[in-house]
Amino acid sequence: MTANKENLKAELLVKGLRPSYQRIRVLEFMHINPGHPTADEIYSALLPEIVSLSKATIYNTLNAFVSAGLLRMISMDGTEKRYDIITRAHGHFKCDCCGSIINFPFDLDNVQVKELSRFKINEKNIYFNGLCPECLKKNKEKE
Amino acid sequence: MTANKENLKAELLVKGLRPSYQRIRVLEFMHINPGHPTADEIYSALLPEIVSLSKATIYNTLNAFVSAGLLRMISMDGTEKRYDIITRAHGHFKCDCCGSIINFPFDLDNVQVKELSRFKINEKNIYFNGLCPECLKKNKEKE
DNA sequence: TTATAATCTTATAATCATTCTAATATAATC
DNA sequence: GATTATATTAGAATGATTATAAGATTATAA
Repeated sequence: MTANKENLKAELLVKGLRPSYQRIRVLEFMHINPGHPTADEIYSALLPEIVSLSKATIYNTLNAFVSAGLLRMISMDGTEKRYDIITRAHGHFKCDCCGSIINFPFDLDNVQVKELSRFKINEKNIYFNGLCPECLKKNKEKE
Repeated sequence: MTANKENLKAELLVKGLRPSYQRIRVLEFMHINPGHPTADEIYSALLPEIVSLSKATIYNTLNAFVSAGLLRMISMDGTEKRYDIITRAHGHFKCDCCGSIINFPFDLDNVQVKELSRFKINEKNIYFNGLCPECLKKNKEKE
């Protein structure tokens, strides 16, 4: 476990971020948690263990992590920001019914758009939405 | 012009929307305006000509249009919703510097993801961000 | 038409995610 | 260890969007 904390600390230092306890715990949470949590969800999950935790810290931390390239912010429906550890290339699917967000493999790195040749592309996102298999099934059962 | 208004009216009726004066004007604005306006920008543009206009009407109208499939909502940075007339397949690029949103041709209709074969896909979006040629130029001049 | 029901618009209040502010605490540097 | 820079915290402020309820408009049908 100590080794893991040391890895997290190193991960922060490499990006020029001070390895505060709060930042280490947020980064750890993002590594462990497979979902795409909101700031509030991260706050609620960590508050029982870090009683002094402030929501402003979560927002500050997430913004710092996105700027540093540790996380990606995704905003699919415009009502809330969600965060995602940057790993291998993937897109995001959001179910219109249950709201769950699911990764799918998609290699945007090799997507080139000739009309944007004079642009500097920093990030690429691909978002789908519709109905997940579970909700599709439920809807059919109702009919 | 009358013919155009009739077309707009027909466009609404086809989608099962009552062709109120406000809705016709919003739809007209979206057809004429090549950008990706926010609700507030549409409101400000129409207010001088429709003095009784309420911002709630703009929100109601935009939500109704999105539900009906007349518009697409795009949310790239999670701070605001922007709207786009649904036409031919294209992606969106947002400049991190000046904030402008630019369409680029990209045919998502033919993109199939085998991992999502059991999902029902309603909509597909592709978002890039980075620096547009103008901002790239300005940044280089500063150095 | 005219009555009736359904829907839309409007103004205002309410909500909720996020950011700002200023004081305090922690970490890095000398 | 003292100093400086940066983080955390609590609470207030912001700002986009939604909810509410009353009044206006549109559709339906006698």
